[in-house]
Formats: sequence, C-alpha cells, structure tokens
Amino acid sequence: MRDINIKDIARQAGMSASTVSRVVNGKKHVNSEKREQILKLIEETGYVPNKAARNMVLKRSFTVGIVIPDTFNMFQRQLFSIIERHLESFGYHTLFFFVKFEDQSEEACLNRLKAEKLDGVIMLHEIKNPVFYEYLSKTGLPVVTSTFHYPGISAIHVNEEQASRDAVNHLINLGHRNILMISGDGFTFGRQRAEGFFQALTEADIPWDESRVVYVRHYTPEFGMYGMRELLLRSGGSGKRTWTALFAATDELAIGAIRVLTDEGIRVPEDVSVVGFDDIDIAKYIVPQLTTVSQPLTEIGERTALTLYRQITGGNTKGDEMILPHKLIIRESTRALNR
Amino acid sequence: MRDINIKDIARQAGMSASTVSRVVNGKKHVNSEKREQILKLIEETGYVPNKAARNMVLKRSFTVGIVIPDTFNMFQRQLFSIIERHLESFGYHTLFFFVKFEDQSEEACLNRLKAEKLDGVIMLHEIKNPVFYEYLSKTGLPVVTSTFHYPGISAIHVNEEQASRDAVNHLINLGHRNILMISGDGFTFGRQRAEGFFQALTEADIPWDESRVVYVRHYTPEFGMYGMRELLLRSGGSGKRTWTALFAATDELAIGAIRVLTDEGIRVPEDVSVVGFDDIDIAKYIVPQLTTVSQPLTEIGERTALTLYRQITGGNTKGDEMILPHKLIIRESTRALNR
DNA sequence: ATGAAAGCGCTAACAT
DNA sequence: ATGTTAGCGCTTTCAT
Repeated sequence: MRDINIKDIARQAGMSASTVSRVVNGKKHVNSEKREQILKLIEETGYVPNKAARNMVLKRSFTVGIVIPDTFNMFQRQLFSIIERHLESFGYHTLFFFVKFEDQSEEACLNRLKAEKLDGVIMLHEIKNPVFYEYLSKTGLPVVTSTFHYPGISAIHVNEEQASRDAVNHLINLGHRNILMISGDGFTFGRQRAEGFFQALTEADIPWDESRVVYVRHYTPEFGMYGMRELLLRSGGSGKRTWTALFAATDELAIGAIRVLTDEGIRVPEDVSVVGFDDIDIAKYIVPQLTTVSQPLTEIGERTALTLYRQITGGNTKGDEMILPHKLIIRESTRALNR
Repeated sequence: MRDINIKDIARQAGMSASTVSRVVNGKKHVNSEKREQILKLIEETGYVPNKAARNMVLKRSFTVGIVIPDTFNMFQRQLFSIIERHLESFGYHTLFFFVKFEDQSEEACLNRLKAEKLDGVIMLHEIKNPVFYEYLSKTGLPVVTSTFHYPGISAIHVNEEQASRDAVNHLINLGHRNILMISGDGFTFGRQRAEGFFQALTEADIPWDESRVVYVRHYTPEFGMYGMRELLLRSGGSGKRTWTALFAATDELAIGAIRVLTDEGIRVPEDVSVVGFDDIDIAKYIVPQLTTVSQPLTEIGERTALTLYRQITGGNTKGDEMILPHKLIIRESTRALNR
C-alpha cells in the first residue's frame, strides 16, 4: 500500500499542496473553513508528512543525536531516558549512536552523524578520536557533553575528584585507613575518581602507593570481580587481609567486588566497608544497601537537554561548563571500623 | 559550514553526479580510474551522502524501528543491544520508539512510525491500541514481536507458562508448598507467568486461591517492595509467616521483595526461598545470587533480527511463531525447606 | 561507460 | 488567502 502524500490530500480537498502544507505546519493566512476541511481529511486518511522530504528541504531533521557506549550502564540508561524525555518536550526526536568497543566504530559513528543533518549532538560517551571533535567544531553543530568535559564544548557534569574525595573521606572518618580502590582505565572519569582517592589519602596523611588501585577494563560487575580478586592477591589473600575498606569507581564495580568478598567469607560491612559511585537504581535495594556517591541524574539530564536546546535556538552557551553538586548517600555498606 | 554534496564532488572530479552516485553505491559500469579518483576525493572531503535525500528517492530508510517501553528494564536493555548489533550487521540502522506510560504515547509512536518510511519494525513492547496492529498489517510492513506474541505477527519468545511452572516446580521439589507470587498486571507475560504459577500448584495438588498472587503496576524493584509488603500484610505480618517461598515475575521484582524481607529480618534463603525471572545481568552478582528463569537473550535477539531481515528481503516468514527454550538457573536464593 | 534529465514529497518565495 | 513555481540532494531511466 502506497502511503498517501500531500498532493493526495490537496487533490481530495480541491486545494493546492501549499495550503495543505500551511495547515500541517500551523501557519497563519489560511481560511479557517478550509483548515477544518483539510484537518478532517488528514484525520480520515491518517496522512503523516514524509519526514525525509521534509528534512531535505528544511536541511534539518529536528533530531538530536545521542552518542552513547554500546555497553551503556544503568546510570547512563537512566540518564538518557531523562534526556530523551526533555528533548521530546522541546520538539526534538532522538537518534542513538551506539559506539562499540572496536576502533572503527567511532569513525562509523561520525559518518552516520554527518549523513543525518542533526540539529545537535549530546555525548554521553567520551570519543577518543580527535577528528570527531574537529568535525563538530568545524561545522559549528551544537554539542554538549554530559558527565564529562572536552575543551571548548559545553559540558554538564559533577566534580569527579571532589566527589571521590568525599567518598573516601567518609571512609576515613569512619576510622578506616587501609583503603583500596577499583577503578577503570577506559575513560577520564576513571582516572579522575582515582585521583580523588589519592588526594583524600594524602590529605589524611595516609601513606599510599599506586598498588592500592586496580584499573580494570570495563565498569561492570564482572570486572569488579576481577578487580577484587586482583586486589586480594596483591594483599596476600583474604586470610592476611589488613585493609578494611574499598572504594569502587562505579556501583556496578562495587556489586562485583561484594560478590567476591561474600564468596571469600568477608562480610560487608562487618569486615569491610564498601562505597560505590553513581547511585544507580538498584543500589538502594541490594543487600547490603550500597553507600555511594549520587550524581544528580535528573538535573544533569535536564540541564544537558536545556543547554543543547539553547545552543540550537541561538542562545550562545557554547563552551560553558556546568558543575552540578554530587551527594554522598550513606547506606548499609559502610560502618565505623571496630577495633 | 555548508556540508558538501554530490554535485560538489562531481564538479571537483570533472564528472557528473550520476557517476559519483554509481561509485558511492558500488555499482558496476564505471571506469576504475575514475572510480579511484572519486573515492579519493570522497576520502579527502569527508563527503557523506545526505540521508534524507537518499531516503526520499529510494522510498525507504534502511532503518528498522524498535518499539520499546520508555521504562525498559535491564532485560530489555540487554536484548535491544543484541538486536541493534545484528541489525547493523545486516546493514540496517535502528530507530527507537520509546512508548511512555501515558495513553496518547502509543498514538504518537504510530505517527512517527508512519513518517519514517521504515523497512521494518521490532516490537519489544506490547502496544495495546489495535489501530497500531491494523496499520502494520494494512501496510504489510515487516514486523516481529520479541518476548510476546500478537496474532498474525511473527514472534520470538519463550513459553512463559511452562517457564513459570518450571520455576514453581523447583520450589515444590524443594519441599515448599506454601508459595506466594508477585506479578504485574501490565502485560500479557505477567498474566502468563501467574497462570503458570497456578498450574504448577494445581498439578502438585496444592490448594490455592487468587490471593496468593499480588499484581503490581510495574516490574521494578520499587514495586517489588510494594508487592512484598502487601503479601506480608495479607498473610498476617511477618511474625505469623507460614509461607516459605516466593516467585517473582521478574528479577527486579525479586530484588525489591528481598529488600523488604531483609528489612523484616526474614532471611533468604534460610527462611524463605525466592525465584526470579529473566536472569538479568546482576542476578548472578547480588547477595544472595538469584535463582531465576533464564530467557535465551542472545538467541532471542539473533532470531528476532534474522526473522525481520528475512521478511524484509522477501523470505516469507510472516506470522511464524518461534518458541525458544528457557532454562532454570539454580543459584543461592532457593534451598530445601528444612522442617 | 557516462551524462542529461526527470522526479521523489515537501516548503517557501513569489505572484496574484 | 491561495496557487504556481522552483529547488532541496539524490537515484535512475534513457540516451549516447
């Protein structure tokens, strides 16, 4: 069945395509009787304007691209739902660009980006290839990065180092001094969170060396298990454990780590306190409820969408960096060191 | 900066747009020297064909729509990643249609669907409005439903009733007879899983009435908590507990339920055994590791993508229903009733 | 093997 | 207020 087009409507109404177009786009200067008639016809026929044709002549798509890792975690999953909702309320559709782990994926993503005539781009994923950013700045395409920062591009994020320091200080205030960390080497935030960890130790005059942190490949429970096992190995096995607290760069890492600890007969929080990061949805349901750093998900999503919208509609916010407040959420997985 | 188009390339190469088009689309009948020259030019300039123009003339978009609930859970999240990957390997892009809880969202979704000139649609969400299905069958648009079935539409899913029966039988075999269930009223699978629950009880000659199942609004941990509290209330509070096992229609429901049980001082699995459904990623990491029914995620994703691809490319598979095998995964959250 | 020309469905400038 | 017309960037006959 051929879809019906604007000319079909025009013909059936006995008017021109222009008039139909005006009605469809809610323009002024059209007789209200004719408007009604056309609207009725549209309703009856189920006519919907062909988007490709529309995009072509308008040279835009009313669509915003969201660049997100293929393996997006629950934090990102929640974030993009919020962003998608806000964008929709601004009248934009959302097109996802899943970046896979493979190298050429970034390039493929860029090519699709070019072909789409997007109105703007939101990046929830830290692309490595500088060509990507060059293209964005060269074309002047509105962009905002969410949860990380790239020079010259508007960004919405928390202060990662400070947030980590707060998490670690919570542990220190609880009396812990021998603290380990699992982080990842994939993205900037992994290094920033580790940096905050070291800063907190330094400020508390706790001696440390690099071996206190293990860097894993992905921020998933599975890699949390790997990281925890490695840390256990480094510290001479669970029998000779002298450390009493663990900071994980993401909640999912923490969940994996807790799994290993539990299997080893090490109780959380009785034997070891654990802090995560992100405050993903399930953090408050699992046993033990996870103490974690909460990023203001809703606000990040809102501000990201709004900042992009402002850029698209001309308010020049390009390059602004917005740091939103994080919050330490103390739950059951941490407690005072009993000694 | 204006994006460059096919004419720019043609002019720079001193050839016609037709030739460039042939090269871009890998057609025969073009001098290999000229082909090289054009390819080089494309490389240098970073030219990418305008998708809207291409879609318009071709009357298709090489894009598949995926209809998915706005609040998609982790199971769906994993599923759609797999589907997206496969579709991409077939040369199709993916466009997401998030259906929100509000009523008019389904209609809005249908309108967008119409405007997009999609090559096919995959539904991971059970749309209620019959107009939706009418449109699909009227246009002959390839469609596959995944994880549920609608008459006349190709479907890939497990046998929900049987899977539930298996889960409940596992509890029964462990000696449990007083078993409760949390399900949802939102979608068909919620009713099917409850149906399987009742069937298993009947088969084991365990008397039951409807009050053994509580139906909650969403399949989330939060609603798992509500459901568990309601069940506790119905059975006279945690003090007078006589039931010993719980079947939750999704793992997320189970996680919320376990949270409430833990808060009430009821231990899992020592006091109460819990079975979930879906085998979401974290099910094997949480404490206790969740016994659950695993849907063959990878295979469902593969078959869904493949079935749609076959429909698009003419192999007539329309209306086929494919039932894939589920598997009971026994972990730590269930154990034999000790009495 | 290549180019000229038509046309996809739509919007907007222009004319009336 | 409404219709006519041109043109968006591309593919595809149809000539040559």
